[in-house]
Amino acid sequence: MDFEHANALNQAIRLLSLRHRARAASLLAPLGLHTGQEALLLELDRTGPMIQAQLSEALGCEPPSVTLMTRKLEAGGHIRRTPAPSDKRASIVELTDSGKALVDQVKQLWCALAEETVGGPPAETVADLPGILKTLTDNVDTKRPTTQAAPARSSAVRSPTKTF
Amino acid sequence: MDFEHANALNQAIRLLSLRHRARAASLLAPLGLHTGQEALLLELDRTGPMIQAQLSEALGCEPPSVTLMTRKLEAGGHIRRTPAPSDKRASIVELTDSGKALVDQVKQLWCALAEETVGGPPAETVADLPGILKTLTDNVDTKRPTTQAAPARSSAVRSPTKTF
DNA sequence: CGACGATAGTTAAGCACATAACCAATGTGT
DNA sequence: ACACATTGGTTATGTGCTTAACTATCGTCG
Repeated sequence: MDFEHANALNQAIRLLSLRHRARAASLLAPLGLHTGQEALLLELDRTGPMIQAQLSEALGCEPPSVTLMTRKLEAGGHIRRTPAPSDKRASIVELTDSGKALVDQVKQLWCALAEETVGGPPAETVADLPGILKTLTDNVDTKRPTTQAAPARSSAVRSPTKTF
Repeated sequence: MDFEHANALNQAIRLLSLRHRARAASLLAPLGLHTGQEALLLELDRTGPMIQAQLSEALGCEPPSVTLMTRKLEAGGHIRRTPAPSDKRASIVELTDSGKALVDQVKQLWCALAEETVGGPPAETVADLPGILKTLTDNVDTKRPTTQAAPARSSAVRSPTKTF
């Protein structure tokens, strides 16, 4: 691949990162949330109470990051951290009522952001986008030992209808 | 759009951001560069000497960011900042010889990263990827007053051949 | 048992970003 | 000419994220 195309791609990814993050930040700000915290809340809502190590794995970021995020979300009253009875090292984290209420708002914002993101002309390949992006991510992910790189493309993304 | 799809998309973008950035960081580290600095050097190589405000615009980040980046790159000896003769506020920044040499290495890494990113199964839509990502970026970009949102998709991305 | 590697979590330091506030120079209008 | 908004740049502060170094607990194995 020549440098022109390579740069176009890398730059496109970089810019999308910046803009999508910035837009998310501006949407989340009214709720008193910062970017990244919403992922934690949503994951917690999706899977239920879990340990920080599991959160770290699910969110794809390192343990120190979840330490800081959980601390701030706890200070905000949106989550609660209680020591795990079976393992004195671990602390299980769960949504508070305030957090659950917040999640509902976040979900709406999240839908709005996604619609806004894929809005416009290309309604065709839009259904494949998560799969495509996931493939790129796996390609670039060094930690994951390349498990199921190929089948990932058509795994859980194929929705019955392309209309969404 | 239901929340499932929305979350799949947003999460995919978020993860791609993290991983692509992380991979870039690990590739750039041996050269003594941090993520984001390579974009500045490449832009400088592409367009020639320019003012920080122009850099800020080209890189899509805010002036304070370029202030810090330029300062560090200058400390590293890769760029040079000289006061602009026509405008006493502005300082024009340009590549040093060391910087030019570095750019060549960065270009190679950049190609490797792009190939690695799009490597694997989906060789079909790969040519459209920059355009697709740009469309998403524009959709989400708040600063740009929605100029040419629709035509952007098929503007400068259509390469004569899809093979790359 | 007791030693020892793996695991859960935290702290510290560093980077790229962002916004807000500020300074200095430019340019424009009356 | 002079006031004044605009623009280029910096500083201060704060966020998410990272890696490295550290503590405390858990399991396992000799």
